[in-house]
Amino acid sequence: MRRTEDALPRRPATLADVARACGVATSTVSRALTNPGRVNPATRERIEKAARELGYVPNSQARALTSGRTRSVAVLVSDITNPFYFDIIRGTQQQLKAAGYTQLLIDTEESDEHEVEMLRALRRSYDGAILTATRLTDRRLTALAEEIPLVAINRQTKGVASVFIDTPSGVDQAMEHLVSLGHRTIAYASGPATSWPNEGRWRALQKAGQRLGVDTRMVGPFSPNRSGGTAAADAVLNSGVTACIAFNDLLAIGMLGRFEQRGVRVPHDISLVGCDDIFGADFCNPPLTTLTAPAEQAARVAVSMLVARLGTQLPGGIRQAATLPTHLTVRGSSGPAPAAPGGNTTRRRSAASHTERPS
Amino acid sequence: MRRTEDALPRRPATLADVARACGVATSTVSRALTNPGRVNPATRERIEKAARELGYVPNSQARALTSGRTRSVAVLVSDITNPFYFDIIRGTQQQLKAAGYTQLLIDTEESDEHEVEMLRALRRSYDGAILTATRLTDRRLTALAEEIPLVAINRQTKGVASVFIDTPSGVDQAMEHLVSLGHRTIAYASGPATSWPNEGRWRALQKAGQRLGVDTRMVGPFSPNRSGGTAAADAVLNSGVTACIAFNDLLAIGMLGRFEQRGVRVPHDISLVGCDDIFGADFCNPPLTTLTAPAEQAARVAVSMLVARLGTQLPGGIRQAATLPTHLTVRGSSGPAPAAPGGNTTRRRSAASHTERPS
DNA sequence: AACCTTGCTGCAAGCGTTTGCCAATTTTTG
DNA sequence: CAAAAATTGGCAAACGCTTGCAGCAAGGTT
Repeated sequence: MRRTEDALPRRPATLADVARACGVATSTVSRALTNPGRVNPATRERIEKAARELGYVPNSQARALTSGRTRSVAVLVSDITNPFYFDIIRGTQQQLKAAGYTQLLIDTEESDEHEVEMLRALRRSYDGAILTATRLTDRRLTALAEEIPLVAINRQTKGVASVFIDTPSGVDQAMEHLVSLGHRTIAYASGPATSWPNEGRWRALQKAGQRLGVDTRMVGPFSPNRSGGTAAADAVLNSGVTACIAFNDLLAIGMLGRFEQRGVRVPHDISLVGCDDIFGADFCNPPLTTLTAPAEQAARVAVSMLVARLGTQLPGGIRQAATLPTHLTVRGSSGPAPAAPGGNTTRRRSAASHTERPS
Repeated sequence: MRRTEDALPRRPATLADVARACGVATSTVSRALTNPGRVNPATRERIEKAARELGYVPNSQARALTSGRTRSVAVLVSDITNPFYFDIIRGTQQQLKAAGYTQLLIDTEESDEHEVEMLRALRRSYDGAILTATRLTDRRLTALAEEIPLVAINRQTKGVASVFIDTPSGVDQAMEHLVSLGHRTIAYASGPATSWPNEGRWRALQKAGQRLGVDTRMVGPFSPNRSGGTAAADAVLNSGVTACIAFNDLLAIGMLGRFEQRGVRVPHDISLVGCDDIFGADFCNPPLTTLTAPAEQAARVAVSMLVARLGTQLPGGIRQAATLPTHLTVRGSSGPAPAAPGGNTTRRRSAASHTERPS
């Protein structure tokens, strides 16, 4: 049995070939292969055998032409470069594959124009789309959702199915963590102004600050990558805070690099908390305290929602929304606030126990 | 001009719609839009205008059905999880987009069966494929290359276009580097036995060892990820070498973690060199000395080769091969060999002293 | 025994493009 | 100015599949 090693015939087998081999009509073959119930079990068996022997593979183009369904899903990311999306892509890939779909990966390069443009150009090539970090306005997004079955990740808009990673409530935890460490002025290193989650995080931070009675301020916006982090580090240092929550880990890791460069010790001189818990957050130096986002899971849920919708053929019918919790993962980049009037020496020691770094 | 915001007509415009609007035949419209030379400039202009106004978007399925060309390319990776591929994917994505192609991303999960299976199942959905880290035997790969236009990355096989990242010669540099630091016994932490580059790296390491008159040995194979690194670290420690070159950075980063866990100081007690220079290699602790591989560039080159071939319609005609150099990037994980001619008691001692961990 | 379900299969009409071929028209040439 | 050549545009046949409709046996019902 070395089927897969056999040379394929020059012209791949078609439905008609299989039909001819069995002495039935192409329509029967079609039904036998896709609509099991509609055909006599015996005939079906015969057809399946012939199809197998001929190495028949359905032509998805032709199938899509009539049925309108392509069994593939577009996944849009705003920047392939960002490791956050690695987890997303992994999640969508696996879940889509499990559901028998193919993934069309599209990089929108942080541009809303690109987003709709690509979505339109390939409209016939996918059945539905998953938008991660869409830059569209609510209006355009809603309009799009009426045309195209889609699920947004990290974007809640009326009428659009979504999976929301609840970082804002994680920010709450992070703030409490920092405050309990003695920090009294905390900065938020902002990501792109057009980013929807960015806004939510900043608002959550402000509110938590108010509730806990500590000073908050925003620096930025910065582009959400490591070089943005360099700028952010300088700005944060300049702002005189003792702790900072960064829009995402990539930014935070960039900041870490700059801090080291400038001789600022983390967490001794300043504490830093990231968002997302991307690849690398656990082994950078110091390991990053961060809000762990279940990105892969979010991706899977998004796919499930989309696939469910595609299956039932209800165009805009099912309007779902899922929320996934984040949790604070404390690692080495957050510690007691530098000794200040209040006096927090005791706390500093105890906190230091899980921070121990050989150096 | 708010074209993109307009609601689309219920049924997307087709060639026939455009033809009707201009009072010409669909064939003329088709030619005007795809085969510029074949049609009167005036007519063409008229057609283009109408197409624009109707928001005509060619149906790629229908187009693929007749023309056989899909303008999309399959990119196979063996494990989406591996950051090495992030650079590859980024490279292919960008270059494909520039060439007007769409990327079909496929994870083969390190299995050759999956590889051919997916390639067959989607055969009509892509024009050509880029194989990164194929697990196929030479025979099967060659056979496949006759059926399907493809370019392999990091795999040289007769009759198959390829882009080769010359890590072996980089291994040479790494060996010289280590030897110059005083290391005399050097281990290779092996990746998967079926991995082609793995073999090349090990061979290069052996040869360099011979040339430089130092002891070499292989430990492994390990699965090329961080948990594999844990096992690798233990094995390497056990082998009594003072330096190690790892199959890839992911493995190396895993080793780093284990070393820290066991209180082994890098590079004081042992030197470690990785391969690839993935995201994270520069900010792990200590930063990893590694062989920087131009992965993104390799991906771009591969795409260029493939697209060139697809363009000229010469099925298996152009057999190209490109080689890209790697270079050693020295960072913090490699240093002088521990001072200990025969035994390595110092290392053992220091290791032991650190093994006890607060829990 | 005539009639009606029910289940299975075939026929044929698309789906939206591309493309070979031919007809009509224009341009070039002798 | 006629004939040949070149240009332009249309017709219609694929491409491989899905699906509504109809035909045709069986088996079940009065």
